[in-house]
Amino acid sequence: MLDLNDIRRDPDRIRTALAKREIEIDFGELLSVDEDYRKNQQALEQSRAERKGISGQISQLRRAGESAAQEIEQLRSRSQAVGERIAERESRAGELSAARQSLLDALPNLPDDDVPAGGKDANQVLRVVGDRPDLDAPLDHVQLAEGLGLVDYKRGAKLGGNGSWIYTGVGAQLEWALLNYFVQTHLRDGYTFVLPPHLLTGDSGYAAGQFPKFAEDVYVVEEDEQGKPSKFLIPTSETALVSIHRDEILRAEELPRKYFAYSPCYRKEIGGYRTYERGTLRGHQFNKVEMFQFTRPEDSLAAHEEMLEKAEELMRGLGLHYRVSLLAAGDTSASMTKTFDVEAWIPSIGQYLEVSSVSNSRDYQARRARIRYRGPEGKPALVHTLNGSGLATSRLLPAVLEQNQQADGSVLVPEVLHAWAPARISPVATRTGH
RNA sequence: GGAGGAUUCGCCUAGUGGCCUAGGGCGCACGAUUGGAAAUCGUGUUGGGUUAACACCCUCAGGGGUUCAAAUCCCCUAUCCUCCGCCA
Repeated sequence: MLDLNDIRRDPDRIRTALAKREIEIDFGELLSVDEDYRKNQQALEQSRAERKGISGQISQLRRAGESAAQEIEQLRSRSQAVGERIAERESRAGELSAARQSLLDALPNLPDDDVPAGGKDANQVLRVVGDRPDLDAPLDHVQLAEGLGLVDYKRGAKLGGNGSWIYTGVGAQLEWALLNYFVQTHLRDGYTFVLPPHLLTGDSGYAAGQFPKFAEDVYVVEEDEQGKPSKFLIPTSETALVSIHRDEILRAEELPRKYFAYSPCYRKEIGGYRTYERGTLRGHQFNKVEMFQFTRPEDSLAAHEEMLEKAEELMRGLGLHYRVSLLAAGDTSASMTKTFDVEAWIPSIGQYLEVSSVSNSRDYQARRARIRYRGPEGKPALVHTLNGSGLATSRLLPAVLEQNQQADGSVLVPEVLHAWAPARISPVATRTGH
């Protein structure tokens, strides 16, 4: 949520910033609703003060004794009339504040100054790291995973339908090894390990920015009487992590708070599949380790760089060829001011695919979730929140398999995973001989 | 799923319709005292909103109701605790 005061003070500045996302916003309605709300609020508060005064007088007269009975009766009916006016203004206040809130909820975050304007096409590649593996006739990850007996796509679809798969044997080991590697690295860096609930409440969805705008992207398993989501399946650990400190005032000394979480991520992906996104590149459920920080406002830019570097370190540790992009404003998710994508090279499709997205929300999520800290003057001030995948494994496994495949059909497993997986995986048919 | 109980400031608690403008303790901050500290004493200490300001309004888990007036009475919901049932 944006700061309403900023919009009141300088709507043109906000409008210009949002234009970079290629959306045109007119604040006319918002500002006029806001003005009505405040006028009504003043009248309402005045009436409340009046009633309070009358009630106080009644209280005093009652103590004085029976003699004042008639006077009390007069005051009582006066107060009753005021009460009716209060009720009217309260219901008006409710309507106006709901209208104002829903206009405010629809506004995305302001892109940072250094974020390029425009849509996906305006994304900037910042750097390309490592060498493209030199492969003669590369197999794609589906052929590799099936040939090596790592993933069972057919039976996966039988169990969970389209967009589901089963990791089997060494495949499951490898997937878990990636997770272990990430966990180990984040623990080393002093991040706190979190395993969140997979069923989240509507409040958590609102705080992270899922609701009300992106409700159709997630699996809602329970709705309240108004048909609003009350329980939904975690679409990313970020949604859970934001809400850890929802409605809290943190002490300045305990910032930054650094967390990481593992959870499966459940997504409807209603956009549908692109034909090249076969195998485990896109599904309704995938594994991800997510990094998250709550920082003081002045520290969030440095924290953003730190988390990007951590994501890249994981990629380098795996020996993968990847690139880093700065997303254009239109491609940056609504809650974020700036996002870096780390994209792994997938040889079979000749493209780089996102395996990590590292974003700074600044105070946008914190304002929705009312996450504050004791600022310099001891007054509560909003924290900044940042999140970044570290990393999404289900999409990484294809990169690992394809980039490390050998001429004999085997795959060399990166050394950092050897504690939990074999160093080389050979095709099922030939494995019996060794 | 059933039956009871609970939810008041960072923590513990007082409070059964109007001197509650919510009291006390702990903790915390500042000050006094001290060579310095402990102890002691004093002062302050929930958030939020409207307003140029003075000031006012809201906030006792959340929502609704009764009343001139609600932390207090009634209803609904959430969460936690205890017991019963079921269960990995």
